[in-house]
Amino acid sequence: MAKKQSVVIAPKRSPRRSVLSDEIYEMIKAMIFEHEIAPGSRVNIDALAVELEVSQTPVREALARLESDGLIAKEPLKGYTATNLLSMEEFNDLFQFRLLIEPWAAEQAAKNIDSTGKAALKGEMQSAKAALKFKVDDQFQALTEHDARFHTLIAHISGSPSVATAFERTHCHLHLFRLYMANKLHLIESGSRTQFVQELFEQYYHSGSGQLAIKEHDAIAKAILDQNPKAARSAMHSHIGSSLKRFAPSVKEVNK
Amino acid sequence: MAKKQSVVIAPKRSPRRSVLSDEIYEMIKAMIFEHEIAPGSRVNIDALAVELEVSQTPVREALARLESDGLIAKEPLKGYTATNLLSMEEFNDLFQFRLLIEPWAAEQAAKNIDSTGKAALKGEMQSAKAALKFKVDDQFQALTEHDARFHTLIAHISGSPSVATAFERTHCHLHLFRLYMANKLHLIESGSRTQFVQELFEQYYHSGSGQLAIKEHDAIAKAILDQNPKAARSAMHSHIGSSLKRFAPSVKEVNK
DNA sequence: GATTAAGTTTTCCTATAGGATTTTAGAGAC
DNA sequence: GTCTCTAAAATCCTATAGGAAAACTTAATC
Repeated sequence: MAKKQSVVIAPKRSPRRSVLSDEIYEMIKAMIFEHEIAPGSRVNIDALAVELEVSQTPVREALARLESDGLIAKEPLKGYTATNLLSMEEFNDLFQFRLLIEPWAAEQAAKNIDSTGKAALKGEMQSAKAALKFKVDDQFQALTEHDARFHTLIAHISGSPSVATAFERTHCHLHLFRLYMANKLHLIESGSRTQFVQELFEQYYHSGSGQLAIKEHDAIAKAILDQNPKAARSAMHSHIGSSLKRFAPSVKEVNK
Repeated sequence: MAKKQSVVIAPKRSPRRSVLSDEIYEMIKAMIFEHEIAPGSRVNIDALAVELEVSQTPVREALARLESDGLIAKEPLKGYTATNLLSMEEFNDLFQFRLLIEPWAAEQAAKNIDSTGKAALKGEMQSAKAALKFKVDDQFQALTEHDARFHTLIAHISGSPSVATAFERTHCHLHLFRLYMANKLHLIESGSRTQFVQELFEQYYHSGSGQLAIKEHDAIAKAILDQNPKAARSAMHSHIGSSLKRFAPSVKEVNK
């Protein structure tokens, strides 16, 4: 994400140093992603600047953007705090939003897709099949990343920038992955929950939930490539529904 | 302008002092709103800091947030630029987005509204009626402000934070008002367009478009207060449709 | 033991200097 | 006259030190 203006002026001057604040933004986002910054914990600007070996200025800019992304919150004169994991209400609300946006996007994508869009969609489905070869943890991560790319791609193919950016700004895949990471960390640290979480992922892996998700993606992709709007809409709708069911146990566990 | 930390901490402690960067954020947004920062023009950090009588730090934070709001763009080593006025495509896309989001929000609002929501909605309709008493320019501004509050309110009453923030982040009323301001400035500065724009607003004023818009709002509010979801949805749908028609000439003129 | 007062820490903001990059201007070659 | 290359200016970005205000902690007094 955040492709920096591919400066094709490669020859001659290649330094093409991207702006530091953008890099810092991505770094901090990754830290939130991976629970290096734990949900709900304070984010100290000074400490962060020292850790990332930059000055405060780019850190401040990055945090300001992350705040308006809703990934961290700012309390005046107190500092920044990483947002908490999704509550059950927020989780349901997020999926309600997706049900409102994404089936429509899929429908429009089926109507408006062009040859470049088709190529991109086919390519993404290839990478999905590759992801299925991984094992448990790696598979989950690879599939989550594919999932994010897949849904974002469709939002863009829909031809509506407003809808695409509205979807991207929800950062729903980031929130979902944080839930997964929370469970994974529980698995490692807390013996008490081991059994449940172990069960959860074993179940996910062996039951072929991954394969199922890809199958659903396949159905969506096929409908879009066939330029069948109605089929695309309903395929997306049911996919989001089953995605909700797949994640709901994690949310329930985390919010216990 | 440039209120220095208002030391007016009159009663004991009113710790509700907001952070300077927040104030600057609002100030810059207002400057964009009112074309004090013209669409497409460069935004110089130094100059802005001097003008607002603060250092660069809060200006940078504000600009970072405004960028992620999509109100200004940042080119890596070139600086910030105020976004252009809506093109015809962007305008249509924005209204397509609204048609996707808002009728749903109105429907949900009718289902979920509670007593505080009802009070707020009634209050907003009161202020709308007051706005109708103003003349031409003032009326337009007052109505635009009411319009923004009205639609945002319904998005919140819908009970879906995701949808509400997604709607707010489009800043659609800000974009629409910028179009209006562009026309107004043309009216003042450029004799060539005077006739058209004069015509446009006279027509708006005398044709009672304002009254019509309020009438539509009234229908929406009534349906929501009656807790009639279907009626609320369709009232909102047709309101957005006619709103599009009201604004389309301005967009066409500006993009000439 | 509760309340007030002082000190400490944290956070936010300012100021300024200097490095990096783009843009603009100008001189020279064809 | 047009083009290319170099030099200077403007602009943006980063770094660092330090000060002001608020929040938090601790201590002293009643």
